[in-house]
Amino acid sequence: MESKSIRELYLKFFESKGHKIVKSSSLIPFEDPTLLFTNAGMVQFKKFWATDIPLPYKRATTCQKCLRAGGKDSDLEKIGASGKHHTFFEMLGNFSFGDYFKKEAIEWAYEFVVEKLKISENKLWISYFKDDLETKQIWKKFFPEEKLIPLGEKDNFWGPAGDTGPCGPCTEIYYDFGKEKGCGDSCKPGCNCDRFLEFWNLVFPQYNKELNGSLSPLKRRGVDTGMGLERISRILQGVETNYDTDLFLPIIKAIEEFSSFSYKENQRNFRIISDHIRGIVFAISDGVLPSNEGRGYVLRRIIRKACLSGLDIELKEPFLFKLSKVVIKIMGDVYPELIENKDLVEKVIHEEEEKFHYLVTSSRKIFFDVVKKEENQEIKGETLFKLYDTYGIPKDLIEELAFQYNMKVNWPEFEKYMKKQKELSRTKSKIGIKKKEIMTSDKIIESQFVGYDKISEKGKLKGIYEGENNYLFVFDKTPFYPERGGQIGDRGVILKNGFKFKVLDTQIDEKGIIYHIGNVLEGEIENLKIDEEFYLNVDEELRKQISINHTSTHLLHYALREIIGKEVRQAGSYVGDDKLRFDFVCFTDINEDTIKKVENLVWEKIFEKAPVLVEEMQLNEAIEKGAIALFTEKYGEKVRVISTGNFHKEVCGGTHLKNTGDIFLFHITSFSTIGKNLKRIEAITYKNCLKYFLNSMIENLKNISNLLKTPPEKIYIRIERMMEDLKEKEKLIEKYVNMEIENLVEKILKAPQKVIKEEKEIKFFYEKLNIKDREYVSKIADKIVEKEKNSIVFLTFKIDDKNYFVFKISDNLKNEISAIKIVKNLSKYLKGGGNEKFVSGILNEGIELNFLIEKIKKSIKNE
RNA sequence: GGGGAUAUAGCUCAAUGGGAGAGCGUCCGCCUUGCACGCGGAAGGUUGCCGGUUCAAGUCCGGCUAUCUCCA
Repeated sequence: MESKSIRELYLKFFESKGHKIVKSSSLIPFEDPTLLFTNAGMVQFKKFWATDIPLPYKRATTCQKCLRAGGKDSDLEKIGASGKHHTFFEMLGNFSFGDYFKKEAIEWAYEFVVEKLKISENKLWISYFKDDLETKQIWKKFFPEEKLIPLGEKDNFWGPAGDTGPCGPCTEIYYDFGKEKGCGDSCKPGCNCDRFLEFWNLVFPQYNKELNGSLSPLKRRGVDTGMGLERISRILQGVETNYDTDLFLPIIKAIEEFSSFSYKENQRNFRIISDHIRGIVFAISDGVLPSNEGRGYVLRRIIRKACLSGLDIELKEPFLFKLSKVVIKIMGDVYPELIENKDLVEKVIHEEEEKFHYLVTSSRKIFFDVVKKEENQEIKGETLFKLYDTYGIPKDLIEELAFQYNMKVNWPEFEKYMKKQKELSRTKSKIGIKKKEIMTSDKIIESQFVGYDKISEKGKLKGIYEGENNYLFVFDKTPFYPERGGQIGDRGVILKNGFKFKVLDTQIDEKGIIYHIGNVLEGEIENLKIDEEFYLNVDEELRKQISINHTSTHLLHYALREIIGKEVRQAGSYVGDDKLRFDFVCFTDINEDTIKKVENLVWEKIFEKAPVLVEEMQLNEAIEKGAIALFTEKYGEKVRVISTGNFHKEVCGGTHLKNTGDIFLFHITSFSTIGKNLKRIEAITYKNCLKYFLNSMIENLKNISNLLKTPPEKIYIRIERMMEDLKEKEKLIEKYVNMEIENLVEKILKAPQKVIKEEKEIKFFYEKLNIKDREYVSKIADKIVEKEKNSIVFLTFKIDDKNYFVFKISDNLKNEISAIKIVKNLSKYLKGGGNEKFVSGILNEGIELNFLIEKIKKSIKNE
């Protein structure tokens, strides 16, 4: 059976059992800071179990794209050796939110596997959580007891997907490949050998794991199952490993075309590459770009690992970007985002591959620099760690380079450093909003945001938490916009008679709970009660300026796409009350002229006074109507579409103006490149723009104009001339200074003091100079010893109240007399440093100069 | 989110706390019928930004920004 048919059969089966078919959500979890990537089918449904929000459906079924490559649950290291793990995979799942439970879930699973997929029940084994006898009882209807294996927490207690969220006992369905694949007679499900393959995990979320690690009962217990499409395809297609299924074979065949090796000869590398390229293509299509932090960094690592495997099978040129086409061919019809982004995907991979090859070539130099200090032909663990951790040289490469230089490597010691690093990272990193509960309502409900049309509303208190030097308030509904989609959180006040709370920031968590963060101005928290009503007032001016900036951001996005091209892709943004920032991916060069054009187009659209329309619709409907939808995740739910005039449509949850004319003023203040193919524009609008021009620009200009006694339009040319003039004068000054130096040198040369050292006559020059520049004094000393062999110069000069000196001996004396030694010996009187020929420093306070000179002369004689 | 590293001329990089350099590139001149090479010379620097220690900071310390990298 083709994998495509399995996907369809599964979704249709559960649709017939009353489930709604929901589209896979993006690999980037929506508003969930606890997760780097979507790593299980249940991620998009997390809050359906954890809160009491109204449900759009009680049963759902999905085929979810998942990535397990960073953070908890990373499978990145397992790839290759086993034929059953992947970084990227598709998870078929059926879900119940407070609806059916264990009985139906198990019965339907049995029905689907045995009746629909026609897998013989002789081949099936079951595991269950050892304390969950209810589950065991249900399975006994279908299987004899000896086929039901109790397992512990590690295997049969699932979750949560991040650090917090739903979790509970689970039961797994295994396929038995026969005794001959096993490791012995006692081999059972749960064993690591190749006999039993777990392909379907039925989880029964019953608990919610809190930030502090405790388990609380779930509001809505339910069902969360996951069947790996790759594994079930392998079983149904009767092949050795997941990699021999129709999901991977075309990729492996393509690699064989590029490489001189065959899959049979080199399974591990072929598996790694074919696995990783899927993850890479999907991640980029979902908007992840290689970078040096967070998700982007995980993506970069996957690409690097694939490249490294490529090197092992002698693929020394970029090749991954070509493989992306194969992946898109296999999966494009199911995931249209792959086809939409195919050019971007290819470009990004290609550039990243080239970067990797550069790293490999530069590694040799770094390796040699670092390793040359090693002793006994062995590289210490500490050095290995440095090579790996700081310079990012892959372990395989270190190994190979060490071999070439005939050096041993101490990997066990390296692992110690690695372990230390991991512990440090884990213990020090904190995720999510840090808070301590003070009072909460029994029911946790997603806070309802009602602030699109109004900025004041009454809300019932649902919780108070204590944060770091602030408090967090939660209400059933609020006009305060929480930070998301780049738009900052609202500020304002919360009132009740005798109580006043200043809101400094508003945040939302993955459950949809909105936190009003700030300080109490009047009243006591102890006197407040859950479900009391409060007046919630957003700062009007703030909201207006933010809305202006948000609508301006859309205009900017539009203008960039018009002027530069449709390949411009938003990468991130900041929408505050002070300014707006727009980061975007762009492969063409942009100059000042382009920016000017973009700004002009934005102006035009402001003057056009185009209406801004907000509509709610299904995402697919929005996309059909041509809306840009980049950071939206919930395919099943309604989205807000912001239409600006008739020229731009964008899916966006932020707050906006009613008309572009209200922006009034817009100005791009900076344009910069922040990474490869990544540009950033910052702009100001309305009030800030006015302030910027009137206060800073015009005011400055006026001041400069007055100062230069030049009209503003001629300032530029005036300054240009002044700079030329200045340069000329600097040269002139230098000339005169040199002349003056010559004069001083001549004068000083006329008054040598003689010092006899070992029958040799040395000329000693001393002068107190009225110069306030060490450079010039040094130059004078230079000239003197240049002109007079066998000479020593001691010059003093005064800056502020301190006496400085320069001490210099002529070149031919440097073997007999050391300037630095003499000064060090006289450290009672002066302090400084330098070398054999030249010393500079400061005289100690209250030193009689004539006395010092005699001391120096004496030192020269005796040295 | 946490750790390590780097930031010096247009580019690639030097400079034990002691007077900012090299190679390549650019410009000018010489050589040559012309080009390349060669020779001679010149221009080019806020040593990422801010603060501190010091007689003295590219160098040491702290903060910020950016880039690289490892770990979550």
